[in-house]
Amino acid sequence: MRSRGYPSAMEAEAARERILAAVRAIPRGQVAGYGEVARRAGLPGRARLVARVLSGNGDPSLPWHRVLRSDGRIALEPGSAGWREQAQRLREEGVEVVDGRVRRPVPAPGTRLDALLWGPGGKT
DNA sequence: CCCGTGACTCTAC
DNA sequence: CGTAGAGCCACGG
Repeated sequence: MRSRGYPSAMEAEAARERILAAVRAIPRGQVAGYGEVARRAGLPGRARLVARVLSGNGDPSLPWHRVLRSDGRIALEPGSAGWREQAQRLREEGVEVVDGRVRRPVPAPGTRLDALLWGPGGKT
């Protein structure tokens, strides 16, 4: 089976768990991009899968709000309930959010150690 | 099996 | 800093 390199349901489940673990590993007051989470979960290039997992998580204890787009922008539809909730949750953690986007430049795939500055907008 | 859809990302203009 | 296009992966109809 796997004629197309198709992931078994078991593998998909494992991948999902790793993604959730990577999200839970994001420290309070800090944020990470979908691609970043995917890579930390050992699933490079699966940013979209991360989004899919988060969309159907259902775990209130999961810090899904710490996951943003590569631009530092909230992925959800601007103005939507989820969008507002994410922004509010981030602010509660001390993350500066302006117009639905985090006040910290984008790490970008080509950046250097600057990516590590993706921490709380405290001091750098 | 083909096709459309999506909490994505990158490059170009 | 804005939009547009192409690439990408997983999934439901």
